[in-house]
Amino acid sequence: MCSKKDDNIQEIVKQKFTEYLTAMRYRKTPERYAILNLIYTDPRHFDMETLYEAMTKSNFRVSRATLYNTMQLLVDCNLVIKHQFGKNLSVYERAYNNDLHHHLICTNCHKIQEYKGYFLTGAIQRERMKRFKPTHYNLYIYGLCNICARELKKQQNLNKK
Amino acid sequence: MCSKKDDNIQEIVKQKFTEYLTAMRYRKTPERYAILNLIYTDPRHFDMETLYEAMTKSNFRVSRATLYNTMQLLVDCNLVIKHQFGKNLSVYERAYNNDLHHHLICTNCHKIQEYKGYFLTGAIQRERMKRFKPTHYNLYIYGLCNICARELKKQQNLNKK
DNA sequence: ATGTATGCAAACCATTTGCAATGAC
DNA sequence: GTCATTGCAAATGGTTTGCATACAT
Repeated sequence: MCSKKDDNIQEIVKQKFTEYLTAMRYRKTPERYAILNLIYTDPRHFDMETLYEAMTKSNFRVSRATLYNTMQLLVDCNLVIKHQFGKNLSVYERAYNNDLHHHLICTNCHKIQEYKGYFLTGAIQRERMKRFKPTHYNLYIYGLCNICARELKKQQNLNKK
Repeated sequence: MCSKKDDNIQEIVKQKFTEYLTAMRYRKTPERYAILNLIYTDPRHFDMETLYEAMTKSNFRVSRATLYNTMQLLVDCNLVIKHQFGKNLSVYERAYNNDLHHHLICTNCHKIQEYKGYFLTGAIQRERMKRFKPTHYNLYIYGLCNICARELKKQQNLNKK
């Protein structure tokens, strides 16, 4: 499942993490690298529970406390993006070498789709802000997915009768 | 503090809320209108605790359960936007007639600034998605505010020595 | 050796839920 | 009168914290 290119990414992010830990004088523990490694093996969005179970199944079990601690570090050094799409549940995804995409969130069924709008991406990246050094951004577009839009239209028609 | 224009907005959102409640066959309780009214009196971002205290101080005390219930309705009918900037605390703001703005979030001190990028706003609104009917969107730009950027640069220079 | 990081379990706290009482329809 | 909505208090559940132990430096 891991191509040569993916292996390279594993190495690159490991190195970036090392640089960060060194710069901040944090310790380079095997737990931290094991977590980073697992995250960059699976490309999907994930939440804490999923990650915790995946770590447990792998040969490297870590406590929830360590997971939260490490995720904070990874977010701080821009290797992981943390989303909160409502529901008080954090959803994470890789930040490095992740194809740029936005998120379409259905306000009715709460399903999340990824959306690649290259024109939009360019526009955002070209934007220059005073007094702020942007590193990354999240664009959440709320609305109705085609299924819910159809469903609600049907309902409204019934109400009119 | 409320200009004539603001009074108009109060009326308009009240009417929009009424339409929604009617369409959904929900009841038009005084609690719900009192909450909407307070939200459209104060233009700032706010969280539940702030709103709860503000309601308590006003002549209309409501329970937390009712607040949460009503906020959900207001979000559903696009009169209120719910943000989650991390920290497991929802932050709300008016949606109707609110000047379009994005949010700059400092990943170091977590301070939030508003940012108006008209070019960007236009680009997002012109975007057309297949199989999705967008109603509104949030653009969160993460990075370093000028204060933190300076601070961290100073720190890095010290580490190099 | 020193003190940071881990694991565990308890604490925290925003939000949700269950249920009796209220009041919109 | 009926049943959705409210208020209250207890429950929920993701996240954080305190502390003893382990281990990176």
